[in-house]
Amino acid sequence: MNQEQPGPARRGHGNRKPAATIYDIARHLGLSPSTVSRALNKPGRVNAKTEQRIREAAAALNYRTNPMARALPTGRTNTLGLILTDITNPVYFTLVRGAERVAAAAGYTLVIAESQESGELEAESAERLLQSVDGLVLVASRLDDASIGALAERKPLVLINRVVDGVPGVVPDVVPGIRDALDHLAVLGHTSLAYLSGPSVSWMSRVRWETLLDEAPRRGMTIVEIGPGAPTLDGGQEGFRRVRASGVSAVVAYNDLMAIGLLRACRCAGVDVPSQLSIVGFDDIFGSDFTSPPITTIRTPLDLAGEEAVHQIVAALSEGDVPEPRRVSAQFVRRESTAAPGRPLVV
Amino acid sequence: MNQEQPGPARRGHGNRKPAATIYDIARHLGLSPSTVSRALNKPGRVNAKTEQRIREAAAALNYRTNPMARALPTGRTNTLGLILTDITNPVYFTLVRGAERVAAAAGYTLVIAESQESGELEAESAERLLQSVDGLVLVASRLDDASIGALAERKPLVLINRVVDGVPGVVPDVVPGIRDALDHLAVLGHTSLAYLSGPSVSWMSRVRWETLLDEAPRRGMTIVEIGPGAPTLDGGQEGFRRVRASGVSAVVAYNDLMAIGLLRACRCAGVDVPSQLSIVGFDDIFGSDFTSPPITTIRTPLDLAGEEAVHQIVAALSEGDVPEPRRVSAQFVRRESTAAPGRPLVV
DNA sequence: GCCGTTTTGCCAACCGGTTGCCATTCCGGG
DNA sequence: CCCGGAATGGCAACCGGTTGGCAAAACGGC
Repeated sequence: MNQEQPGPARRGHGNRKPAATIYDIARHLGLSPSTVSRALNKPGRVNAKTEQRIREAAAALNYRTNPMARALPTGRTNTLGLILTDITNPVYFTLVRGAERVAAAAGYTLVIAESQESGELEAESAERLLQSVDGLVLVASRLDDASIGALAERKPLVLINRVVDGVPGVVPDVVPGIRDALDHLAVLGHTSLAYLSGPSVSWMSRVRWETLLDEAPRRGMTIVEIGPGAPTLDGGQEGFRRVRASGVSAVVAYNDLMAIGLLRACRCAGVDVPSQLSIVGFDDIFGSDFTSPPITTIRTPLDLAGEEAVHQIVAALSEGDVPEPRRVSAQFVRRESTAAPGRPLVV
Repeated sequence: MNQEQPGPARRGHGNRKPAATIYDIARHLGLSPSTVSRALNKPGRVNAKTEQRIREAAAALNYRTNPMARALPTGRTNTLGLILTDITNPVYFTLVRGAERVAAAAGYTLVIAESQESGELEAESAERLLQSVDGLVLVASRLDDASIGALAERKPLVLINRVVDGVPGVVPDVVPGIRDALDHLAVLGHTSLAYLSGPSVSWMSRVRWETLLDEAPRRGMTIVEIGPGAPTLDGGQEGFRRVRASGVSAVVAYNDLMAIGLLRACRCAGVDVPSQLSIVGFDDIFGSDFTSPPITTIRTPLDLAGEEAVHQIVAALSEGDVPEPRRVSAQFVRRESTAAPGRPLVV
């Protein structure tokens, strides 16, 4: 008679049919919902024969467990959050990919959010995500140490490219890469360098600068910091005038994006790279090997960092043991944007 | 006495303090949870004075509404899903960014999943996401029409770069861009073209090919299809031998990635671009303007497509009216990988 | 046939919100 | 002073799972 299926009020919009629940299966089979739940999740808890019937009914009804309904009593969402400063920054491609793979393998869904380089937006995203997530990965966080500590107290949290006392983090060791890069520049005959620095709130930019500041003088080279600037093509381009004015023969940029931006500005201004200015980038992003000339860079293996961070969270979530963080370190990649200094830049 | 807070079992791992609930606020104020709920969500439903007290208590306890608990009775998660073939493909950067911005503006969280060019994985992701999401955006879906139709019946769904009858979709109109590109090549004097095609399951690749097949002869040019190939640098590189063997003077690649791959292969083989071979790409991805030479390409405004798709879903979710899809069309971008044909490619 | 143990399934409470409906209070008007 | 209606807050059911505890059933040994 009720060919129109008057039934209970439809959920959602339009007239879509509601998803099957364990109650549907139970009713169908004359069992209790709790039995269905156990059959599906506690292997061996119910009779094998019954379990088989339940599984078949579930398949027939195309049943999927409702993640929210499960999360409510268990407190586990099987979801991990990843917050980064800028989705469109190529540095993070491989990081996201690595994190995604490991998360998926461990049965977690990864939710990606973007803070657009703003600490405020980041705090907001973190706050929102924290509710619906089992753990959080913060990449190059712009938050202050205290805020990060507070977040870490609420849910398992791992940092990437940032170190905060008492909070687990994975950060590639830049020292080997920087040493090799400086050796390379020294051998070529460079004696005056500049560091084109990134955002002032970037912990990573400071680390790179401090390392350069430490290592350059040991090789008899002078070094100055130029910046801070936005970690983008534009940021690099904007640094050009100051680089030129500084009279240095080689520049290490905070990242490849800035290096490429600087490279462009040089080309526009008729400054030849590498004969008039050597440029070294950071990260080895997609695209840095098909600029002209290809960018010499210091590769930070962020795919590994992404994998490792998620590994740590998953481990913290399952047992609580310390899984001995794998060490990842940066690696110098020689390409063609560096050469022996020729004519001085300022004529 | 209970200075150790024996209380109910802690949720989650470690000894993190549980989040405040509306019950905490209610108890604190001697009110009912339902009053708290209404005070926070139904403006005007409770006495302004009471509402004020509740808001203050909520702030003091740092209360955040639990999204899962809310989603359960309402069926609304305030989450949108976005499934694409390959996160690391630069084409999608701006698309993701655009979608994210619109989603955030409308109060939705965007969950991004990757299908790795596999229809099976895509189906699985879609199935999993569908439970916890209010709507879904499928980018360049590898699923067959029937599966897509089935998904669309369960939740609001919008396609990007794919057309399926009865399912809303946004796909940039490539015709204007292709016409301009062909005009450009014709004026330069090219008479024989090749299309380096993408994956055979890519609807978009077929559309581009059909359009070329239609338009090239009208301009007195011959055209052949070479492929299919992977839509990656490698895919482009692998097409090189066949392009060379075909003897054409200009190639239109399925996308910029393949164009760049082909460009590299040319350089390796000592074939000069553009004097010996003209190359046109698609999409205008990050990086296509700093290759050497910069790639002439047909830009598909995927940021707009991403925005538009999310707009449509949000509209479907809020009212159900048809928001008159905004038309987005591809645009020819002339750079330096195209020139008049010089010496024939095969000597 | 009896008893103890194990297996198997169900009851009911709970997670943290939302919401229909009802009871009470408050208000002004007649 | 009485009445009707609006304003306000509470009760209880519900969303769809999970889980501790228990009772019934099955089983096995003597």
